[in-house]
Amino acid sequence: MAGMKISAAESVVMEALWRHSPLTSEAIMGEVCEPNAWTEGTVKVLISRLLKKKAIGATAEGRRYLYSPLVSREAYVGSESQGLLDRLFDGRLAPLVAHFSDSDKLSDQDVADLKALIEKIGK
Amino acid sequence: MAGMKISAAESVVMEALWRHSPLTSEAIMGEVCEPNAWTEGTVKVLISRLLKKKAIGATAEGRRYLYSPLVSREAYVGSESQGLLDRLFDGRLAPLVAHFSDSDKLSDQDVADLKALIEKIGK
DNA sequence: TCGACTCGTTGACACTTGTCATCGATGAGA
DNA sequence: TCTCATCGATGACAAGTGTCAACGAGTCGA
Repeated sequence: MAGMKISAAESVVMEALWRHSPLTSEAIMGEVCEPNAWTEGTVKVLISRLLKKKAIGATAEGRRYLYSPLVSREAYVGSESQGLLDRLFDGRLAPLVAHFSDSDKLSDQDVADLKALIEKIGK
Repeated sequence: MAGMKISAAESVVMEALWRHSPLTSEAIMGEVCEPNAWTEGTVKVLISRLLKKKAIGATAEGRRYLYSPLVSREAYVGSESQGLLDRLFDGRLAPLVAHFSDSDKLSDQDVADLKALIEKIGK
């Protein structure tokens, strides 16, 4: 039960709730329908699937519900990132960074950010 | 058609071919069956789905086939990594590294590797 | 009170994925 | 040549996903 996976479409709803919560379903739809060309029906199903997965919770407010994340973005981002690292880079971070540098995907800003970050970590 | 996705199970077969190719289906099975508790039938289907997706190619060798990757590991790793970065870190690398450092997932070795790497990039 | 609207629940459907067994052709040994 | 083993192709099935419409219960204005 620990491995309840949040799918791609579901994660769009999660992002809306991580940005701001709690939200009504109406508010969620306001944030995700247009950008994704989804109808209300689609979002309703995503919400109920997330409820079933215990990724979000609901509290009654009048005759509707207010939804909030039960899974933190930190936890989600952490497991996704760790998963990628484990699958593709032997669990280590440096090879991932090397990959981006090798393929010229790093802007000067990125390099500066990384440099500052490493300095801070190395302390 | 450019977005033909390689699934998790399929990527296990790809990894075998990236390690060494070309390989017969027998050799592929030798590499992936036991570690994943897969039967031959499972691997056969993974191979034919990868063929249909044009992720691998086959050349006849006698009455069997020799399979080779048509998609490079570099390209695969690149799109997977970029996808994660875009979805979760606004496309930037530093926040990802910061995430790992914030959650104490970096070993001394990792930090040293990163330091050396950044130094080299910064030139 | 009655009808209209709203919101969540359900059913539905096509497609992908993971998993495995069976079929049919073909080549090799007896 | 006849039979058997082998290999790839195909069929199958449950679960998950993306997508949407229809239903049913409750509520609010008239």
